[in-house]
Amino acid sequence: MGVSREKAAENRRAIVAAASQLFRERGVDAVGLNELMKQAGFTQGGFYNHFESKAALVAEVLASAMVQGAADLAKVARAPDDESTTALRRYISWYLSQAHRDNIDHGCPVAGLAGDAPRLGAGAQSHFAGGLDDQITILAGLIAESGSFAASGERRTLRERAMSLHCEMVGALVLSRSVAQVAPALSNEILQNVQRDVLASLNDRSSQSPKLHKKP
Amino acid sequence: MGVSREKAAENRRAIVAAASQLFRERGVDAVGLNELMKQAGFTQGGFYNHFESKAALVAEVLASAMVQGAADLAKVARAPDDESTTALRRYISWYLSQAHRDNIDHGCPVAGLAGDAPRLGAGAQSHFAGGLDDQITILAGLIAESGSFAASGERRTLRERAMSLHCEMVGALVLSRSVAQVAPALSNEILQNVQRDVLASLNDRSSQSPKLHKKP
DNA sequence: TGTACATCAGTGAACGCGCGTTCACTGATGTAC
DNA sequence: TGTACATCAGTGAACGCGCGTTCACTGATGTAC
Repeated sequence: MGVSREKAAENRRAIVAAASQLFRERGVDAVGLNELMKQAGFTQGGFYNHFESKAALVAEVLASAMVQGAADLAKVARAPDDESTTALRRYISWYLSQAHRDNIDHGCPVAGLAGDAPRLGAGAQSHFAGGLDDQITILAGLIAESGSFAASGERRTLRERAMSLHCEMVGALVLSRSVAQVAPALSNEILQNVQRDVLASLNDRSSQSPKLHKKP
Repeated sequence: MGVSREKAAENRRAIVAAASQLFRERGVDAVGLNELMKQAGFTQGGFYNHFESKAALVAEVLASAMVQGAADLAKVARAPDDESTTALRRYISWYLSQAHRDNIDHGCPVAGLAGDAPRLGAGAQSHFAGGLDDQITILAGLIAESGSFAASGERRTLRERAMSLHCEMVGALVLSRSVAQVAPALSNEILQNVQRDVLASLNDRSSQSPKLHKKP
């Protein structure tokens, strides 16, 4: 059709964005290029003007999604703690919410793509692993800033605590999603119980203050 | 070929068993009936003598796998606690081991099929949800028997503790598997850190005894 | 600045392939007498 | 107990379909002069 280079680059980004959502919603294998290109607003033949193969797209989508996920988490970290809560608590509350569970296509890419990750190509899986490591590191930073880590009797390293916390949250979200359609009560119970349990275990400034969760 | 009814029933079980392993290894969608029947030792046409459709097989495999998973867990529970450890500790140590991570086709079906569960049909997903609930219940029993629950200051219900523990273990196993091929160090680190963290948090009889993990 | 041409993102039909499913056929099993 | 026939698990070819990928073609963009 004849399209400027700027517009072509924008179209390429649209394909990656569409794939990023569809892959999380329906699984990498289950999304065909025809459907993907239609979702992005194009016909299927144009795909190979932008990507060498579907595998190349998958690798790029994984890289893009993990960067986005880390950026979302870093944004929460940048917003400073206030009197009534901490960035860590805000992140946990969002992560283990029904809104996040039901919004998989824009949610945490680690949880949204973990099921597909073992079967991805080496390039794509490497991006996944790198993003997972980044998330753990950022989460460790949030724990440190929350004041939770200095608690007496704490023997674990920051990274060890961040890993455990991350596994518990990812597990809860994945399991909550795995039964959401046929057992919504169990799905909600998992989210709510684990959120309560995780928040109660923090032992941070908020939990030591009687003003917990109250705005002045 | 002409086959006795007994042999036919055995063959049907072989198909379910092959599917149960292949679905966990490679994902439900990625396993074709031709390959599946070949793995079970038959040609593809015979599939429809046993099952109405692939969806019907998937539902039966889910039912069978979840029953098997609950039975495996119940077997650990029946072996009585001894002086040096508890059934709960034994289960956690096995669950978060490299052997379990690398043996997905005979491992915990909740962890092995969680990634596919959101996209399964209603029948199959219902079996998954039922099995998940059963596992939580059995795990709550293990926690109760371990003596961990009576710890002072415990405010959570047994079920709430079992849910959190289950989510943390499933999350660790799923994430460990998701990076195993490209980042084995990170994969091992997740398993080992979370196992250490979970065991240390138990506060049960073993952790109160100096004889911890020593056989007489 | 204006004209001529090369570039290349986009189109839509076509390719081989493997999928889930159907079918006609085989022949030992199980039943009726 | 022996014979005749119905049953049905298994075979392997075939079906339509959607997949990833390729291709000839279009025409505005970008470049050369």
